[in-house]
Amino acid sequence: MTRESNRSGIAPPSPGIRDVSRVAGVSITTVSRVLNNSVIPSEATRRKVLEAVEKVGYRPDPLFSAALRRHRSGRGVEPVKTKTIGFLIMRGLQEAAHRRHEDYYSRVLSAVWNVASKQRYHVMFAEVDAGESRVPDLVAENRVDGLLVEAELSAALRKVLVHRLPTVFIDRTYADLAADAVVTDYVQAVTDVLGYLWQLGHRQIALFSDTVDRFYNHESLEGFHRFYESRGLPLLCPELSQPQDIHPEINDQVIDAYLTRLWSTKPRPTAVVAVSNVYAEFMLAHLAKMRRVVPRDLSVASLNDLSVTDIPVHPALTSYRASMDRIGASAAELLLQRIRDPQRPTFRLLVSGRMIERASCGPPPDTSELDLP
Amino acid sequence: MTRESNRSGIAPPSPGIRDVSRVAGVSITTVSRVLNNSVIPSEATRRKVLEAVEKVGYRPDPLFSAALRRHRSGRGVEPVKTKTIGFLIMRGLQEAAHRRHEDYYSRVLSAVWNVASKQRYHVMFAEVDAGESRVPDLVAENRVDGLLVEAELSAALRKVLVHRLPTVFIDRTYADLAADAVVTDYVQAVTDVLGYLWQLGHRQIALFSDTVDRFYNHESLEGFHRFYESRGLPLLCPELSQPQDIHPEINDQVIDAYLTRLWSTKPRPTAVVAVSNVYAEFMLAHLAKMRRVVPRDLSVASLNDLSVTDIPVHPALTSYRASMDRIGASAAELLLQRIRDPQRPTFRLLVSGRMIERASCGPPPDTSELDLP
DNA sequence: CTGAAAGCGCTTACAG
DNA sequence: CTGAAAGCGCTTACAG
Repeated sequence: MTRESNRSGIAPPSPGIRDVSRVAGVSITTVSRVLNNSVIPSEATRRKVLEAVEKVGYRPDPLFSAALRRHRSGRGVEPVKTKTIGFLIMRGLQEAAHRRHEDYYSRVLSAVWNVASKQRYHVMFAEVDAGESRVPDLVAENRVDGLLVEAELSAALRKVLVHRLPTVFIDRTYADLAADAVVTDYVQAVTDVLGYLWQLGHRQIALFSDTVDRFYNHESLEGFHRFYESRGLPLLCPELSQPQDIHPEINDQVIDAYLTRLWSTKPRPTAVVAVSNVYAEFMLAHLAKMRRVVPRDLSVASLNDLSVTDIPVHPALTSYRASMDRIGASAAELLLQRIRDPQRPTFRLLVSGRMIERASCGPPPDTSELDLP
Repeated sequence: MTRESNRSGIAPPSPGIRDVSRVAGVSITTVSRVLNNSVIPSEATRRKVLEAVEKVGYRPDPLFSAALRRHRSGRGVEPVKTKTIGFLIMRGLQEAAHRRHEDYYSRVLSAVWNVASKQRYHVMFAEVDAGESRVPDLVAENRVDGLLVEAELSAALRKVLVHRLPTVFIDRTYADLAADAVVTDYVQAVTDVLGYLWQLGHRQIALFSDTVDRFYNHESLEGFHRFYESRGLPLLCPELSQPQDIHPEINDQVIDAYLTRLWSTKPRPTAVVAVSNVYAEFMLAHLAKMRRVVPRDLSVASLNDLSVTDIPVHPALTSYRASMDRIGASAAELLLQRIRDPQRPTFRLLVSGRMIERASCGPPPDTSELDLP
């Protein structure tokens, strides 16, 4: 049926646009146009072509099309795509996950695949190092139409990527970059976790956030304040809920000082909520050193269940976990939308999840010690 | 520097083979040849070209090359590739992993990426349904040079894929198919698990395998017999270590009958090793119903830690787990080798792992009951 | 060993 | 609205 009809039986040549044009009785130009909607063809022609496509089982060779359009597309005409999106994951994040036998990153990827494949997109997978500044191969080689980024790239690279390709960031947003993002809903997270602690009897609760200009700090603080306001209560220990000046190198000292301060506050908080698991885990380690028993002496919770430290955690941390399936699916949707319409305004999509009750929270230590309002 | 030199500042056209040829002072034909090794060029030319490539920062457009070569490659000349491999994972397997928060499949993928990216290969990810018989899009569209298959495809599809593309199967081999495979070393697995049980004091150990013509049955049986032979002992309860006629629909009855038989055997086995976690988990469920306590009354172990059932497992199963990193890395190596040399003989690579000691094994119940040789 | 030329499958000015 | 023709970047017979 196609060209020379295969005598060998090996690698049957797939039908080309030429086969379609022959069967449809139109020029290959017309076939191409029907398939790409560049010029609107007559309804009759369109039908003829589509029928022929069906009949010969034609699938355009996306590699050729993509390569061609990339170089020749004039303004106005939307360039054809590789029909592939890239999923960039940070090596550190993922190795940490593996160390802990965590599956979240494969869940995100799986959700991405489900959405992408339904729209006949392919998914390319790549790992990048934290702080990466080189353009990843799949971008340099124009292999993808868009990018899902679950990695902390260098500021320069971020800018290059966003400029060059539709890009959706997962679990991170950047004030200086107009790009889509899918992030955990930290307002929801802090609200749920505080509600849980409240119900256990806690009234004096501190929020441990940091001074980095990241959405999770702002949002959890906002949720924190809202929570207390909605209950008509003043913040009981506002200085302990101020963002802390902390970076990886000084985690130890800052947490140490913080807990010492906490313990000398009167009335002292009976629970601490840390914006990230990393901080919460450092706290558990320090509390163990201080011979404090969690949750008997202090309840500890975290707003982000994604752990990246090597610290052995005991007791298991009660925390909030965004739905990985929804994060992956939403990110993919957002990206495919943007590929279709690069002009649409950027979105930031908040995904909520659920609290995971583990062992690090319990009733407050001693009700008599508390200044109940 | 390239063509019209970009006035717009947007989307700087990347240098082409033409730029390289101009800088090197050779024809584009020669550049192409140096880059693809199709005809061996003179050392001087080669150097000139390579320098020019470096200088202009040329990267061949892999989409074009791949598409071209696919259709024109004559015999003898190795066709250029998309420089992409596909990773096919079975949806069921992966959903089961997610249900259990298992990370093994992301580990395999990660290892695949590490190997592939070092050789500048891309990785495409796709999920397929169990028993899938449609050619996956990434193959139909010629997006990949080779395939890693961690999925149970229909026999027909398997054949098509192996015929069409270099393919490496992960954790499965097929007698009727000359294809590379990376599988768990079941001889090693059974040897390690038996050694562990032996050391706990068990002498009467039964192996639960099935009659399906799969390598894991043959190998674990072989390892099992070797183990007893090497200790100069006869098999003590050979009928219980015969492959069992079992399929998913009758799991319940067969396991039930098996355990009843086991319990009436004299001297009765004090430990059972199941070739798969599925069987072992069914056993735990049945033993619970029979009011038998594991491991007090019977020790249970499994040779494959990858679980796909929904059965709540108690106590946690002691089992053998192949190294996912090594499986992924080896599979990728094997695939890239085969892409380079499609003629090389097929390999079956056995990957060992380690025993994971959990709670389902303990000392044998009552030493006086045992007929120690 | 090297180059000029044809051509891969497809898209897109250009001219009806 | 449609087609003949040029051309995308590259590879590969073909002819030196």
